[in-house]
This record gives sequence, C-alpha cells and structure tokens, in this order.
Amino acid sequence: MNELVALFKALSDETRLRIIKLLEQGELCVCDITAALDMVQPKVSFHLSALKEAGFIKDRKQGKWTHYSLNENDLFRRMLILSACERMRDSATAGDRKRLDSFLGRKEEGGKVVPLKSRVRCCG
Amino acid sequence: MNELVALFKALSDETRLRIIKLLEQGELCVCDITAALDMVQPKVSFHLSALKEAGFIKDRKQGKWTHYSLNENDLFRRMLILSACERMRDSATAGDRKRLDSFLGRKEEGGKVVPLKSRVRCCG
DNA sequence: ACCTCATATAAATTAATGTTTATATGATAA
DNA sequence: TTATCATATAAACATTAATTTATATGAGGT
Repeated sequence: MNELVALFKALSDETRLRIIKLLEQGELCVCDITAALDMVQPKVSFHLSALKEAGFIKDRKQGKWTHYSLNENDLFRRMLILSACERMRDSATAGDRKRLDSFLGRKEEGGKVVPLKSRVRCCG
Repeated sequence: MNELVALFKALSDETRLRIIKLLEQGELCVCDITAALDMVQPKVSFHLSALKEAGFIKDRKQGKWTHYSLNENDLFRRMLILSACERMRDSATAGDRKRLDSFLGRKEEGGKVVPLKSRVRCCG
C-alpha cells in the first residue's frame, strides 16, 4: 500500500506533472527542463529525483549531462502517466513547450544560449 | 491542471486509500469507518471530507447519520479508484474488513456496541 | 425542554513537503 | 591542473497537510 501512496504522491504536484508532460515527447536533460519550466535548477533536480524515486522516470548519464526519460517498464505507471498527460490542458503546458522549443532551437544553432533565469549554458 | 493535482493528492494518503477500499463494497456511515480503521472520529471525518472535496465520494444524510459511498459519476475517478483498489494487497486491508464486519455484526444484533477505541454507540 | 448520540468544525500542535540559497561533485576543456 | 560547466546535495526557511484535543451542531429520544 505504501508504494501505491508513493505513486500518487509523486503525481500530486504541478511541477512534476509538467515535467512528465515534457518528457512525453522524449528524453531531455536537466537544463532543458529547467529552461522549459523557467525554474531554478535545484528545484528541478528535486522534483526529478522525486519522480525517479517513484519509478516514473529514469536517467541516463552521459558526460556532464543527465538525461531523463519516462520509464516505460511498468504498465500501471504508464497508464497513470498516459491518462494524466491526456488530462492536462494545452493551455497549461503550452508555455513550457514554447520555452523548451526555443531553448532547443538555440542549442541547435550551437550559438551561445542566452539565460532565461540565471546562468545557463548547456549541452550540445 | 490543479484539479488533476488535487485528484492525485487525495489518493496519496494511506488512510484515504483504506477508506476507499472499504467503500468499494458499499455505503458506510462514519461510525462504521471509524470502527473499521480503529481511529478517532475527527480524523476519519477529516479524510472523508478530503475525499469528498476531490469528488471521489459522496454523502447521504439520514437522521443523525452520514452515509458515504463512492461517487460513480466520473469515469476517470472510477478508473483511479478501481485500479487503486486492485493494487491494495489483501494483507493491508484484511484487518479493516475484519473490524468492520465485527462492528456491523454487533450492530445487527441490536446489542450494545462495545467501543474499540473510545465511546462509540452507533446507528442501526 | 433536556439529554444523548453521530458527525462536523476549530484551534493548537506536529510532521511532511517544497523552495531557496549556497556549496559539493564529477566531467570536460583550456 | 586549473577553470568551467551540468547537476546533485545540503542547510535554512516557508508552506502545507495531518493529527490531536476540545467543542459545536443538529437530529432524535425521554
């Protein structure tokens, strides 16, 4: 039962739902998510580790970067994620996606990445 | 999105999941639930109102009693309840059910209901 | 009318979570 | 090997949620 409580608890936070929604489209590194949410990095790391702890996401380390993605291994978790994503209104997540795309675009160009909130340089 | 967060938050508590599991079998009044969980009544009322607020349960007042039951109106909530109940191990809820049955049994007999934790008399 | 019962609500307390700011770690590039 | 970058972790603080204890409410029964 405690595991079940932990699952719901992990999903009962707006920041974490926004992260899940972002990851729906594929793997992202911490700085991508930080830019998309326009939040400070330790806050993002905090929520990422909560989601990871609950088994909703997994990470892949590569050099300096940590890439996070949805964990597809568990059917129940997938169902929860899917139905949660479906229920999030576009209006609630459009801003995140817009910031993400713009951030990724600037990374693409290989140019200097202009910080949104504080210093952010980021991975290629 | 806030509603979604609220739904998950309502489910992210062990006491509330135990209540839902009890209500799976049908309507119960507050004193039944209090006896089943072996908790003090204000605590139970607190969690009941959280579940009601989130739309998972509804109440029916009748004389001095308030009877609670699962709210079947919303498909998403039903799905969450169903899958949560399914995932609760019997070992985690058997005690609740045992206390409930014994309490209901004593009510049936119309005899004095012996308190489990504090004074409890209850509805017929 | 008064008493008791079932439940709700409130106030006080405790505990759990989230946020911020500062710093550590570990990888890479200069 | 020193400097810088991405991320993680820790400490301090703020916010929110759960628990307890005490009391209110409102329906019946006597």
